[in-house]
Parts: sequence; structure tokens; C-alpha cells
Amino acid sequence: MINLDNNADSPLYMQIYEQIKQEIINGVLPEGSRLPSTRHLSQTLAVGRNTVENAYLQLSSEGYVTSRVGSGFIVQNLNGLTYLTNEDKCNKPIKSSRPESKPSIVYPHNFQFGLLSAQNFPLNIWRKISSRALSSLTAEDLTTYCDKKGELELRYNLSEYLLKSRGVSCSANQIILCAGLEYALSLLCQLLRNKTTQIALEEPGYIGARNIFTNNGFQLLPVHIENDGLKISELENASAKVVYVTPSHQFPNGIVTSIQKRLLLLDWAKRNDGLIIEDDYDSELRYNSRPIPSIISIAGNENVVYIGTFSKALSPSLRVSYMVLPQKLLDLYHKEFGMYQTPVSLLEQRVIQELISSGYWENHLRKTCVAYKKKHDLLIHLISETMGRIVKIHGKNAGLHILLESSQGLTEREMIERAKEHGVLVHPVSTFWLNPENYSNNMVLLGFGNLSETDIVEGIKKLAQAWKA
Amino acid sequence: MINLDNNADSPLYMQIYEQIKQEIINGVLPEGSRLPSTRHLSQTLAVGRNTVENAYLQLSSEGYVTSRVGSGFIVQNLNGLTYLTNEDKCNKPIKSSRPESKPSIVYPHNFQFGLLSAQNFPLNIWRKISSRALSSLTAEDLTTYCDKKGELELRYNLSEYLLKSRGVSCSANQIILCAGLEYALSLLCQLLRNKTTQIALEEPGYIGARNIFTNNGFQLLPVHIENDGLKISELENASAKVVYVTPSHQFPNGIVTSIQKRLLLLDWAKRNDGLIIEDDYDSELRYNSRPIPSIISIAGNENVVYIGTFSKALSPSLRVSYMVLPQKLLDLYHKEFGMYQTPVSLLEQRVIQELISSGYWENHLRKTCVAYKKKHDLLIHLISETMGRIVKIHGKNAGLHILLESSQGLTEREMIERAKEHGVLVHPVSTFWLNPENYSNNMVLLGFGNLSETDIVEGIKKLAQAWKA
DNA sequence: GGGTATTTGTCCGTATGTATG
DNA sequence: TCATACATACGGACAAATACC
Repeated sequence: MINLDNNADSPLYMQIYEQIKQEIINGVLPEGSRLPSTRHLSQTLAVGRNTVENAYLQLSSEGYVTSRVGSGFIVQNLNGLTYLTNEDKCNKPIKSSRPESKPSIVYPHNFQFGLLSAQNFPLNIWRKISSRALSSLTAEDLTTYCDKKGELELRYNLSEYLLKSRGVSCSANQIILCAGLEYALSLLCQLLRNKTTQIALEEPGYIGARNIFTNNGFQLLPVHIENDGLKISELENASAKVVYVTPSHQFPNGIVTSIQKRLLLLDWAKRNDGLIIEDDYDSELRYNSRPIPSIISIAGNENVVYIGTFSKALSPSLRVSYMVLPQKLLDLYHKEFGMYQTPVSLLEQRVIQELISSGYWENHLRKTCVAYKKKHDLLIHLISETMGRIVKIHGKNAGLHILLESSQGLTEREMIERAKEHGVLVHPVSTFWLNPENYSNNMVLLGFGNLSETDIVEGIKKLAQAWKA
Repeated sequence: MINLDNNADSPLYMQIYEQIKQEIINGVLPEGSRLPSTRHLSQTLAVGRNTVENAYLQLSSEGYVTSRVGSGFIVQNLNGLTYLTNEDKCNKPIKSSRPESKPSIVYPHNFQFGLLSAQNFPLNIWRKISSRALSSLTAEDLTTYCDKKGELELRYNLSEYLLKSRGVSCSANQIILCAGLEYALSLLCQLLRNKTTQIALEEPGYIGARNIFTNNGFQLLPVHIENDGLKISELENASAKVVYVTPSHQFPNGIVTSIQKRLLLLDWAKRNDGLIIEDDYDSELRYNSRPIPSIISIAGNENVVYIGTFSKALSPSLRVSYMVLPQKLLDLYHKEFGMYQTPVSLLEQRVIQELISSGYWENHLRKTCVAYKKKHDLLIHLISETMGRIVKIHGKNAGLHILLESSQGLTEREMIERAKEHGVLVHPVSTFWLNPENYSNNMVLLGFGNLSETDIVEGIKKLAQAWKA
């Protein structure tokens, strides 16, 4: 940026000349780059055109730049011309160097969690719909703020989809579009601040959610998990008014909260004027079990916030999720947060809307489900066949990962290290515990969303070698 | 959603039959719609296909649906067939009605703030770049999480742009991509929570920012404005450690904070271990004045957070903004917020990146600036010509709006009401005061971004009539 | 791929303040 | 005091080069 001072001793054109010269010497303006045209620079600096021209001519006569009619002033090669003075060096701005790709060690087999399979992504359909959405956007659409909670049509389609597939009966009005779980939960924290700053959550549970609550100044109250969901007795004893749960597939155990537990949970909420945050992140990916009604579908318009996302079943880089608010919170939202603009770009909104209303979405879900089920079953089959003696499988119901517990007394760390030595990356489970000291510490997590079937076969083969007694 | 219970008295196929019947009667499945295929439904319900077929045959034999090989089961016309029982009515889900467009009163001339001109949006270029970005995205890109702070290339390009145009010397590493101002400020609130929960801000000032701070539990400390920026003496007396300012065009007055004030502000921050949040929302739109170096460019890597956006100069519905963090906050961010995913979709990131790196962005800025300057000058000219006696113009330096003060002693309310009677919408200024009782209450705000030149001519003509003595 | 609109450096005249004689 | 020269700053006209259909 060029900075001019009318009251300085040196004339304007000299100030311009000096500062551009510095930038050339410093490399901010590299060889071959074009100076801004005299007209443009004169406009941004609010000076006459000839003032800029004068500065440029000076630069030109000293050989820093050359000019050509129609194409501008070009910075020249400075071989032999530059000899940085000390003063010059001090003035040199820190130009951030061009970033390089990180040289992280690549393991041949990485059972990473959270990634999806590129093979299953409906690239062509997505491109088609996106490009249709692209041409549907007019200049008017793009120069005005769209509906603050997200486009009405999209929220209406979402409400229809939720009713059909998850039994959630809500109006479009209750739906708020969000940019990922972080956004949704942060917003919720802001909404709840005056009610409480304590939150009960599953132990173990999703560390991402835990971070968000902590960062928003909430106190965490861990509640243990049993084989059909949250230990309600612990919840009763905790002083929380809000609880965050992942009932469709408890993270990381994959436990499906039973319908009885769901009713008990709801009962707790009704009795205590409590709020259940139902994160249904994974619900679309069911392989064996029947769908259990979502908690919000039993509760009606009270006591439950429902959160869904497109990150798991479609694409994590779209950054679209949504929240269904109960009436009380919705009123509060309208009152205090009515001015918040949606964080989702209009283009993405149109794409998602078209995906749902055209039926591609449900179609895609079915296909994806089948594909992941195949991988899931293969994984389970291979493990029980080659490692049935040395590990126990947990979380068979989870969507895109499973847990393995060592039957040989290996610790988490040992399992991970041994796997690494064989070129396989498996991941810790202890991080999901708020108080890891209560944890047996002998499990690892294997995500399989991103692996091909041959990858799975190879990976498991190596794991079996790594862990064999 | 269909909900099955193995322990129930009725067999599975009956449960399916009953529930689909209900959905048909309730209208959730309207006439003409297709039932899911037996294969699909059996898969999602985890029952055998014959079970579903049995249920469908029952429905078919009772006339609710008809079937055709190859095309599925279609819901029939229910004339004379439906007689809702009381029980049925109770079970009827609240189906959200299709939303209609809001029937708000449309004023012929709306000087609304925050909107841009559709004529100035580079629709073709944007479409071209978007569709290019679309085809650049691979299935791999879309099935993995991208860089958490935003793609590195984009942040690098942003850092280069900031250096050139605003003198901000920062590394790509310091930049965090955000989805609008709300997201950026909310994140900042979370970052600052353990340092302070008090924030000083301009009085009057941008109400949007104020709301966000309040919603995040921050206490607001208003600091008055004088003709070259914040009253530093008031700031000194306030107990705040953090201050939010809009120095390039103070909102709503359009006051440009002088370089002296900027240095004083920075001095305050250095002495008090304070933090300046510099919201540069409008800086690209300068019409007459010379650019003044941004505060962060004077401060270096300490005491200042810089916030920029693409909402004002490009499009508010793209939802892309960014933050430059000083080293201390950056370290904290990496530690506590490292897991947060960026809220901006990969597609939008690619579009913005291409826009900047191809040079279209700076090109567009120049054009936009010229176009808005034309409108701005026209507006000022018309007002001083037709209403020079009855109003005083403030905020000539603001980007997309001006303020008018009544010289006849009209109150804000009177000015707005009289304008409405002539079909013109102008907007209150009092809302931007935290304590409106200290405010003279005789100004209105006119946004002109969205108006054509003929709109402006007509609107001002009517305003002159409305307010004439 | 060829014609047109826009962008660009270049050249021109003009105005103002200041130093010189 | 006046005339002159010079440095600085500003805006318009023109032809070459480039960008856009």
C-alpha cells in the first residue's frame, strides 16, 4: 500500500516514486509484475494522473521499470542494480512466503475417522445440480441478503425430508441452517447462556462437541454410557439442565440408544425443564438395526433441539448442517439472534435444496448405505476371522468406524505403536474420555469410510501381524 | 418414518400397513405419490421384502394404492374413502404448510442499507469462475475435510492482497476464514473469554456487532465518537481491555479515523495490553479520500485483530469473511480451536481464490468503486440542490449510505413517517446508539447501494416534497 | 477467429505557488 | 513591484495494445 502525506517535505510524485522503488527492491513487486496503471493508481490515491505518471517516468528512467503502450509498466530484472542499504533492509516488509504442502509422514494404511469414500461421492450428479444452481442465481439474488435462517424453500424441503425419514414433525420456521456442528453448537451456547452454563454429555463422547462447549465457557458434566445409552441415574444426580447426546450412534461406541432410554431421557427433560441436544449426525448410516424414532419426534415441540448434517453422508467440505429448535428457543432466537445472517452461501443452499427436492438425496443415501455396509461387513468379517482371538469388536452399530479392544492386555498406546511399525495408522479412543483415568485404555478406533475394500483387506492383514501374540 | 416394534402384539407387516395407511390418510403421502419400493423399504426397515410386500398388498386390496410392474405403488384418490377418526386426528402430524413469500408492504423507493447493486455484480465472470472451480473439485476434495482455517492457497492469496492494498503484512498462517462478521466476532468472543468479558465500542456504532457481543455474554462499554474517531480519553477511563472499531468508515457516521487517532489507539493498546478489533468492512469503497494505513499495518503482529469481508464489495450471499490474528491469539486459537472446521464450503473458497489470484477481484473493486462513487455524488448533489436548506448531510465518507440531519427540527420519527407517506423508506439512526437518550434524534439513514440512478433521482424528489416546510 | 470496446502509455495544454532577477 | 522560469499537480485527446464477444 502506498501512503501519501500532503504535509511532507517531498512532493507527492516523489513519495510515490520512493515507495514503489522500495517495493521493487524488497521483492514485494517481483520482476515481471505490472505496476497499477496510472489511471487506477491515481484514482486510489486520489491524485492527478500526471502525478503518478511523473513517478513512473522517474522509475522508468532509472531502469526499475519499462513501459509499453497498451500493456503498462513492467518491473525489470534488477541484476546489478540492487544493493540493499541497511535502511532498505529495515523497511522491508515481512512478505509471507508461499506455503508448501505439509511433509507429514504418509502411512500406507490409514484407518482415519471422519473421511468418506471418494468412490461413493455422486460427483456427476453433484456437478450437474451445482451448475444448474449456479445458473439459477441472478444478480439480484447475489446482491441482497437472503433469508436469515436459510432459504425458506430449502427449510421447507428439509422439514418434509425430516418428517419422512426421521419422523421429525417440525415447521420450516423451526429450522436454522448452520455451517457444520461447530456453528450449530456455538449458536446454541449463546442461546442457552442465560439459562445455564452447565452441560451434561456422554462419557466417552465426541471430543469436538466437548471443545465447543468448553470454549463457550460451559462447564462439562460427564455422564457414563451403558449398553443402551446414557446412565439416566447419573444424569438425574448431575445438576445439568442441558444434555448433549448422540442417540442414533453414540460416539465412539456406536451404541444405539434404546427407545426406552429415549423415553426416560425425555421424561427427565420434562420433569426438570431440561433440554436435550440430539445430535443425529450419523443416523442415515444404519446397516442392520431398525430405525428408532428420533427423540424430537417423540417430544413434539418442546425440550429437544435436533441437529443434522450433510457432512457425513454427502460431503464434509460442503459445510451444511441444520438445527430444529423447540418453540421456546425459537422465540428467543428470533428475539436475540434475528439479525444473524445465515453462514451458508446461497449457492450451497440451492444445491442442497435441489438435491432433496429432486429425490437424488434419498437415492444417494440408499446407495451410500449399501456401499458402506459392504465395507463394514467385510471389515467385521476379516477381523473376526484373522484376529478373533486377539481383539474384541465394539461399535458394530457405528456408521463409519469400529472399535477394537485388545484381548491380550495390550494398551492403546502399544496397539497404535505396533500398528505404525507395520505401516498402519489406527487411532486412540482415550481422547474421547473427559476423565481418561476411569478408562480401561485398551481400545483403538478404525475408521473405514475412506478405504477401498482392498485397502481394508491389506490393512487388516497387517494389523493381524502387528498384534499377533 | 415407519416405526416397528418386535414385541408388539401385531405382526410386522400389519404395523407397516397401519402406519402407511395413516400417512396416506393424513396427507403426508399425497395422492399420486409413490411408496418406496419394496426392496428399499425392506432394507431401511431391516425386514424381509415379503413383509413389506404383504403390507403393500393389504393397502392395495383396500384401494389405498395401486401397483404397476416397473413403476411401483402409487397412492390413489381417497374420495369417499377417508373418514378421519378422532384417534386419527390426534395422531396427525403437524405437516408444515408450504411457505409463501412474505407479503410485506413494498415501498416504491427504499433507501435500504446493506444491499448492493445488481447491475454492478460481475455475474458472467462470477459464473465462469464458479463453474471452473466446480470442475476443479474432485471426489477426493469433497470427501475429505479441507484445511481447517481455510485452504492454504486462498489464505496466501489473501495475505498478498492485504499487503498490496491495505499494507497489512501478515502470513497466511495468521488468516482464518470465516462465514460473515457474526462468525468472526463469535469466534473472537470465544477466544477472549478467559481474558475479559468487557468490550468497548463506538457510540453510535454498528448494532450487528453489538448484538453478537451481548449474545456472547460480553458487557458493552460505549465510547463516544468525535470528528476524527473515537474519544480516546473516554476509552482511557473505561475499564475495557478490548475495543471494537470501524476506522476506515465509522458506522454509521462514515467518519474516517485519522492517522493520529490510529496511533493514539495503538498506543492505548500497547500500554494496557489491550486488543483492537479493526473491522475494515468497508475499506474498499473509498470515493475521494486517500487511503489511510490500517491500524494492523502500523501495529505489526500485536494488539490488533483485523477483519475483512467480501459481503460489501462483492456479494453478501457468498458468506465469506476473514480474520487476521496477532501471534498471541493465533497460538491460543491453535491450542483451543484447532479442531474447528472452516465454515466456508470448499467451492466458495476456490471461487474466491481464483477471483483474487486472477486479478479479477482488484479489477472488480475499481469498477464497483467508480459506479458507487457516481451514485454517491449524484445523491449528494441532488440533496444539496433540492434540500440544501432543510437537511444537513453527514457521513459523506461512508461507503454505501449517508446520513441526513433535519435543519427544521424534525425528529427522526417524523422524518421517517413523512417519507413513508410519500412512498419512500428511510431508516432510523437511533438504533445505532446504545443509549439513545444522549442522542439528538434528528437524523435518518439513506442506503443507496441497491438503487439505480433514476431511482435516486425520483426518491430524492419525493423526499424533498415530504420534508418541505 | 475476427471485429469491437476497453484499457493503457503518451503527449498536450493549463493552473498554481515559489524562487529569481 | 513586476516579469520570468521552474516545479508540481491536474485533466483531456490520441493511438497502440489488449480483452471480450
